[in-house]
Amino acid sequence: MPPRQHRPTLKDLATRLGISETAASFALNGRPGVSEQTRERVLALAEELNWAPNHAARTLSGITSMTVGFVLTRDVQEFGMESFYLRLLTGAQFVLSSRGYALLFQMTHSVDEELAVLRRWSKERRVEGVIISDLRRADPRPAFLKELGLPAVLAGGPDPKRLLPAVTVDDGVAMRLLVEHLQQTGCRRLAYVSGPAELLHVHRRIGAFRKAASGVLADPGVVHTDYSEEQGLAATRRLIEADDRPDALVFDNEVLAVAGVRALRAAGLLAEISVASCEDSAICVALQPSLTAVRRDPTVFGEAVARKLLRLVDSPDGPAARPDIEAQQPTIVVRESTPQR
Amino acid sequence: MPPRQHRPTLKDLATRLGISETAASFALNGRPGVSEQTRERVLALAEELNWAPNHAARTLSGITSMTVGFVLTRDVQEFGMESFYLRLLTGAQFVLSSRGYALLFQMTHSVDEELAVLRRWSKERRVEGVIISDLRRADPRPAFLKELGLPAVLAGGPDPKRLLPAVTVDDGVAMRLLVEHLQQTGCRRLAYVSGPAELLHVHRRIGAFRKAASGVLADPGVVHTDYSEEQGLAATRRLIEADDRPDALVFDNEVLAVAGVRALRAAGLLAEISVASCEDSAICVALQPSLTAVRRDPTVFGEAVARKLLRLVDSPDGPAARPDIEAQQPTIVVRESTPQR
DNA sequence: TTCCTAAACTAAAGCGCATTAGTTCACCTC
DNA sequence: GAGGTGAACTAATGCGCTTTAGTTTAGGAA
Repeated sequence: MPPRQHRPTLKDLATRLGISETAASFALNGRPGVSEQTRERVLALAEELNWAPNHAARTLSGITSMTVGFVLTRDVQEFGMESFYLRLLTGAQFVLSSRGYALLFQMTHSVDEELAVLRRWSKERRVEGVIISDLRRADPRPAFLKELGLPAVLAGGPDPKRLLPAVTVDDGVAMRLLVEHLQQTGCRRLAYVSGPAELLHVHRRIGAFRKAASGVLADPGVVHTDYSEEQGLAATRRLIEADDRPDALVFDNEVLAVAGVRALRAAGLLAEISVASCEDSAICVALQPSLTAVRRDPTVFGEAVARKLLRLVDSPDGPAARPDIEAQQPTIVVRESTPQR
Repeated sequence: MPPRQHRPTLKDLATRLGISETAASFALNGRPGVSEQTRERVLALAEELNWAPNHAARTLSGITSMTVGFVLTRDVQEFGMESFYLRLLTGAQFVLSSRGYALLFQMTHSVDEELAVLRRWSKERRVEGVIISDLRRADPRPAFLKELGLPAVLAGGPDPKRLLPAVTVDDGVAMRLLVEHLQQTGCRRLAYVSGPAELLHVHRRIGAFRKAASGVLADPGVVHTDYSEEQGLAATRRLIEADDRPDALVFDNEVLAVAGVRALRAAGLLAEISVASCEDSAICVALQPSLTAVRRDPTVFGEAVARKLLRLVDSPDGPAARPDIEAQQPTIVVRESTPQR
């Protein structure tokens, strides 16, 4: 491996052209104060020498670091099953890079670790803002970020205390669509297999689900899981072994839904119980039977999050700080798993 | 949002303690030249003021930026279907952060864009090294990176010209296992539904597959796709409509395999033709029938890649530069899709 | 006492850029 | 021809840290 090249500096450019660094800097940054002729000479030489401003130097001089961060606290094990985060990341990523921003990405094992990462990034002045997700009960992150004064957007809000701006999903609509569809296909006793109770969006979805069902159907049973396959299986078994067995199961994401389908098949009840997933993905299509699912494009969601964060970074007290954005109206994709009964 | 706090600087620490910046710096960096007593006072105050070194300043003074990059060129559309990359990223991520390294992540639409990103990162001195993947025919990246003198590791090599160190997968073993298993279950005419021909690993796998089959079975037919579901469907249809219809189909990844299963089911041939995937994932388990697959944990793979890159960054000419590493021996997981015939 | 040495500490320069506060100089006005 | 003006350019400083090359001081040896 050859030694890392000596990269030309602004001084090199200036010296070779016989001008001051200032002039070169002005030329390169499109500021007035240099003649057109000089500007062109500088730009030409910069091109020739393959010059680019040293990122650290630029940042140190008070220019923005053009970097935002994304920390994700997940259990390593389950990770990679859900496609949600990769797609979120993809969407955010493309918006950011189209605006010249880089993305610093880190996963952690716990919220405490995540706090440490956020603190470090802020202290080191490494990022202009951050994306966070998966708000929990009594989550310390919003207050912490507010205290740090670090611009942040919550992917999948809202923040109950309104400390952080968020890009939200309208769970009300999603759940109404789902419940309506199940009702119309003849289901009467719903049950919901959900995620960990400490996640706020889990809470919200359950609330929305109950509300959508209320008045029309019996109050649905709700079971919590840690989003793992095992607990998905176990939860499903418990539900279908109960006395008043439900005739439709709604799963909080596709991983749980897949586990649920397995449990139903094993119990020979797949034909009798409808199944739906609150997250759509390739697996929902591939499965036999294919799964009815709520669809909201996580990529589009990620794009909205990134855009909001950039607006916030540009003007921390601007309008972006205030209202939460709703990324998109969720729709429902009806497939084989919820036949007319 | 409160204004971003004024972060204390080294100077602040030094002034408040009545010592020089140098002394403070020595104390904080564990260097000799300060008394134990002074060191402790500095550390205590740093803690109290919540001080951390400004990252840009540190980098500018020649310290490593403690950052590596990962650029990924993928078609946005297909992305998110395969879980491979997210898992790779996860593995790499955890190794990096455990060593204090941050990961700069960017996706691009084309190799040219990717080259531009790599060049920029190198010129700006933003990263100490990079991870690249998906080597293509006549891929310009290895030579380019070598010329830049930027440490790089190829995830999924080897690099045919040996310009870059790589973490490789033993496709020979994988394909031998697969072919052997198919043969033992009674299959005689294999076919392979593969990815784009310009990807080197696609090429290598096909070669390994052919070699594994040679002498034992008829030369397998090979069809290329762009990894999309549509082409997976089309390719499968073409294969099963041919005169000498294969009795086993091997798919290069799970997305193709899923499409293939759909095509087979539609043609009513699912019971007669065995199916296997060269990539394992949750979907292979969930599918009906569940899919026999080659397994190699992408997370472990990512860990190996990160470790190799860090060794390379630490000593660019050290032993890490030379031999390619084999991440792990692939195994085969036999499931329902390849029954005894 | 003098001289030497190591420990503890400091002054100052440098990293590569941006920016403020000038300085020159040609050109224009009255 | 004095005074004014704006364009083109430069010197010098700062960003926050690391590091080199000292300087000071206490303590020990001779």
